[in-house]
Amino acid sequence: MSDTAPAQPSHAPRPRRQRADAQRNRARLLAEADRAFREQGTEASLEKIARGAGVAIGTLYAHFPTRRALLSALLRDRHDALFALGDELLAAAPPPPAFDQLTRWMRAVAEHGAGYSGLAEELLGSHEDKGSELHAACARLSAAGSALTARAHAAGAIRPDITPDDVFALVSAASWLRARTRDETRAERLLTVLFAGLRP
Amino acid sequence: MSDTAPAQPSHAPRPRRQRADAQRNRARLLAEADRAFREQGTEASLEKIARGAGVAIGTLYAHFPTRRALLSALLRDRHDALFALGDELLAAAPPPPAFDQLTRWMRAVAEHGAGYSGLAEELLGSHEDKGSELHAACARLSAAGSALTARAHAAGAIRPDITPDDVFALVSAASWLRARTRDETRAERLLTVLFAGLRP
DNA sequence: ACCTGAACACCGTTCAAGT
DNA sequence: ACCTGAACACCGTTCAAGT
Repeated sequence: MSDTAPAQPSHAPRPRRQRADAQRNRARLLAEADRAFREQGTEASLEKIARGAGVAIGTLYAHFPTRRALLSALLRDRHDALFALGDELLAAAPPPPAFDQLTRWMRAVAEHGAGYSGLAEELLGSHEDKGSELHAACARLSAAGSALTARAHAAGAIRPDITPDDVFALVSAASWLRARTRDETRAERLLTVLFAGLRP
Repeated sequence: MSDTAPAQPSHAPRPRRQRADAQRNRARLLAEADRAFREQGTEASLEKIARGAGVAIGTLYAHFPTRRALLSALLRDRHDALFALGDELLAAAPPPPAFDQLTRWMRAVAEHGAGYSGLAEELLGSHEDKGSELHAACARLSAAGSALTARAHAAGAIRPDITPDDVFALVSAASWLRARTRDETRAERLLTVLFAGLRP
């Protein structure tokens, strides 16, 4: 996972000043939610998260009106890192082979989507649902994927019938599978197989 | 989906005689569960299923002590059909090309696993968990897949590093994706891509 | 400006009482 | 032999009352 500084975070920036206690509560909620989501997936109990963060359930809802809003806040930095990686890949000169570029991108997004069980589902769903808090992030991930897919097509590196949405769907499936494969060697092999099928 | 008669159902047969009302309740519960699982996935509310079947919640639990037991009963016939397909493919003479045979099997299992959202997860999990009510079925599906994988290896039709567990995992991922792809043409293309990656 | 926690609706699961 | 539904524990979500 790249730790390059996000090129241009480009989200609506969050309100600048909060009371100190509010800021602390928010941070605690995020930390506890990350723990819970990693251990139990994105459907983890919100009440337990609030309890674990030492606040009342109403405080959780005050900060994050929906489960997706909480998830979205949690993913913000990681999405920024992915956007930066996308920019980097697209700007690279001389460009590496188009197939490698595309699969490097797909691999990075797949690893991201495997971070919490349930996340792959959320990303694939939010990609199609314009109303989702995660839609903007998915659209931007998808845009980078589209550009890399177009390059791969131009180089004749992938099957001509593959669409950018296919690529997004495959990455989601890869995320789902990656999240459920404990053996790292096997996970690696499975991703390779998944992506190899894109070849003409 | 093949409608060949199951070769040898081989499950422990369910108790022969039930009171007429019990038999009717069981059938109603299964029908209602199928409806609910198809519409809301395998996590659908059991209380609603009982209500929809016109029985009290205790009756549902009396017939099916766990959610998995209910799911397992629901899948029994479809699993028998798949076992029969496996036997058929393995017995075919002259055998069709090993790769086609394997992917025909994978496709059939993937379609099956896409029947309910949440089922792919259940199958992959039960494959590893010997205590699951679904383990026996998964093991038998996996055995057929193993035999077809071995044939494909013997013919040099797939990458040498692929294991039977890899095949099961890929089928699960295919199921997951298939269940979330409404466009049939696209679903077809995605399965083709997923399976094409097995080639050497 | 933010936090608390009671209140409501809903569900999973068990089990004593019925027929 | 089977069914019922109350009982308990738990969770999501809202909102009036507090500081």
